[in-house]
Amino acid sequence: MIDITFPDGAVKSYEENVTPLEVANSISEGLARNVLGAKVNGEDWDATRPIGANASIQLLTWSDDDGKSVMWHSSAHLMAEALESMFTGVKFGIGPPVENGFYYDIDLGDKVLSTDDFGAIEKKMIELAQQKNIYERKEVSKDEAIEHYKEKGDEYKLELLESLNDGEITFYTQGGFTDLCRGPHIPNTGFIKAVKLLKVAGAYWRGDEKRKQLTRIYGISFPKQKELNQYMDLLEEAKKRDHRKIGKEMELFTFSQKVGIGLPLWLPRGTRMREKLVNFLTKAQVEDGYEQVVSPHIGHKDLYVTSGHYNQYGEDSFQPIKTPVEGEEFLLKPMNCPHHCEMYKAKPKSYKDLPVRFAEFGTVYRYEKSGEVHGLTRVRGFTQDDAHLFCMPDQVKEEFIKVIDLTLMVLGKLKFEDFTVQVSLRDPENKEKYIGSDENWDKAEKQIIEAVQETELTYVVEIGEAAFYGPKLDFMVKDALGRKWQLGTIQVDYNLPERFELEYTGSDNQKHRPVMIHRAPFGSLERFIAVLIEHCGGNFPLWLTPDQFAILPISDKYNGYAENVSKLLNNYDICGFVDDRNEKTGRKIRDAEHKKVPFMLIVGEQEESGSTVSVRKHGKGDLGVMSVEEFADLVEKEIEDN
RNA sequence: GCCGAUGUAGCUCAGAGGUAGAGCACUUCCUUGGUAAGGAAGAGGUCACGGGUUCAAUUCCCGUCAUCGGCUCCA
Repeated sequence: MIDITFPDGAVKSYEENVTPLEVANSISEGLARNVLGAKVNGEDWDATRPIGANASIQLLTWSDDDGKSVMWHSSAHLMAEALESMFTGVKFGIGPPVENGFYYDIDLGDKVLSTDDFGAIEKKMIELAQQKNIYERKEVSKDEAIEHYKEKGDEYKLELLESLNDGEITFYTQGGFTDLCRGPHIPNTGFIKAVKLLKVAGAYWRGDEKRKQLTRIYGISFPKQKELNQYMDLLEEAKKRDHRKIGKEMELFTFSQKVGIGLPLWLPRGTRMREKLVNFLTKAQVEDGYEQVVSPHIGHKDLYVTSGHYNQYGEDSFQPIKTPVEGEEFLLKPMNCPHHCEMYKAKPKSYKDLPVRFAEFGTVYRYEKSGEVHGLTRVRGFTQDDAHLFCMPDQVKEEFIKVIDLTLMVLGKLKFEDFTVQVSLRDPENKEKYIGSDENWDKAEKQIIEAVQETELTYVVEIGEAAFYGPKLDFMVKDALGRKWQLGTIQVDYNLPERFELEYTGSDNQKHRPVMIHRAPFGSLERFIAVLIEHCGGNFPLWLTPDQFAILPISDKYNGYAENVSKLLNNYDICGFVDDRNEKTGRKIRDAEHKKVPFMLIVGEQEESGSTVSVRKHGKGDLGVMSVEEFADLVEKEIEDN
């Protein structure tokens, strides 16, 4: 007999070699039906794998993220089985579970797979699932494994085997398909009741651009058909929130092939929003001791050679433009920091001047490869809410924390509650990707970690994600479709001050080198607004929305009064428009509702004679009649409550 | 840049080897109205662009460009 300890601390005795599935069965039949896998002493474990000694156990079901992963991992195997039975000579790369489903990278030879094939593959998968084949685990020696894949001619699996040690290699077989796999897997394929293949895409083998591109098939599976239906509805909803769609509908921005890809054109309504965001942040920054500066859109190539940006990115970037007579080379500004460094040098600095905080809404241009541009989130020309803080080494932490606070304030103001904080460090294995000394890097990384720990934010550390000149603290937010985007960023940099030979005179009358903090709470206005649109589905906070009201005259007799009300409201700094179309009120309301205008002001005979407006709120309905002043108060109050 | 899909009116989309379609939006006229679509008429197209096959191509083939989904990259 062995003792099994449950997560709540309870201990029960079982026969030796009991399986998690049997353990579940001893608790309830219902639980046994739902057990997908387990963790035994924290180790991933098949539901059907025997437990040989005393152990702690955690049973995984569909309600656990880990349980879903087991399900999806097994579904990837099922898809592989289906593919192998449908296409001859398929070779397999890797097939892991992901956040929402699974994928498998496969080499189909000359066969080209398209979404048209999905139906047949799904059908085959369900057919195989209904056979309720068990996932059989088998430990194999490295030689056996190599032999197996040599025979099969699958060079991808052979390559994967190279990095595995003898004694830790397992095969899993379900039905007629065997895969090199660590596991764990669901008890049998019958647990997979609903399958949907979602997309097909090229994916480089091992993520290496220089290696062969495999076909990646993404899919998702569920233990119930109903859950799949719900998921598909969710995807539909997400599509409706897509910032590209809403941006078009609400006339915020547009793109033109003639202007060039990845170069957003901000329409009047979008520009109004941008300006409100800019004013909001500028005000907060002035309070925090920042000074606004302006630099031009091009800069001498030498500037970026000095900073290291040219060496790092010049080759893959927009190429230099030359002066016609002298042939001097200039670059479209890809970064604001070198300019700000030169501004710092405009006048000798004393320690009494520090920190110096230069802020600029600087528009920068970067060459993004054609397949990479994406709506407003990935563009070739964008405006950073950039600032550079030049401070003494012992001021770094305090300044850094102040910037974190500012960033959190910005995210809070826009109701971003679901973001992750990432400390991006240098990859010590790949030092050639970075500039500067180990000593400087160690200092900078230590300071970032200390600062973020002091704020008690929970954060993840990502090795190799640092900028080439310094480590970063990044704020990541998800878009409607679950894609993660970096918004705000704060970076500590010892290297550019060195390269630009920045100095200040200390109290000891000696020259010292300042430390730079690069930071952008929005990241870029473009990306920030994109994610914001998706975050609120176009229902912007009242202070930010481009049109706060629509005045809807009952008939054209009241257009004049409507105009007067509009002007009056403008005096209160409330903006909107008059819908003076020759349409009935119902129609005007409907259109204003669709445009997501927060307030509709209906004016007719009664309102004109009483100098009032009839207020209707978007999504809520009639709020009744009130004076223009009362309405203005209402708007102001709602903005304050934000 | 790479893999796959797509490209028809301002928008959303239908269509077929032989005269280009709908709804919405737009313009004009009628209607002057009270909380989610009033009526009529009109205008709007080199069917992304360039080649090829064909008596005939918007439709079939090739190339280019752009968009979409991924990969890679993202100072």
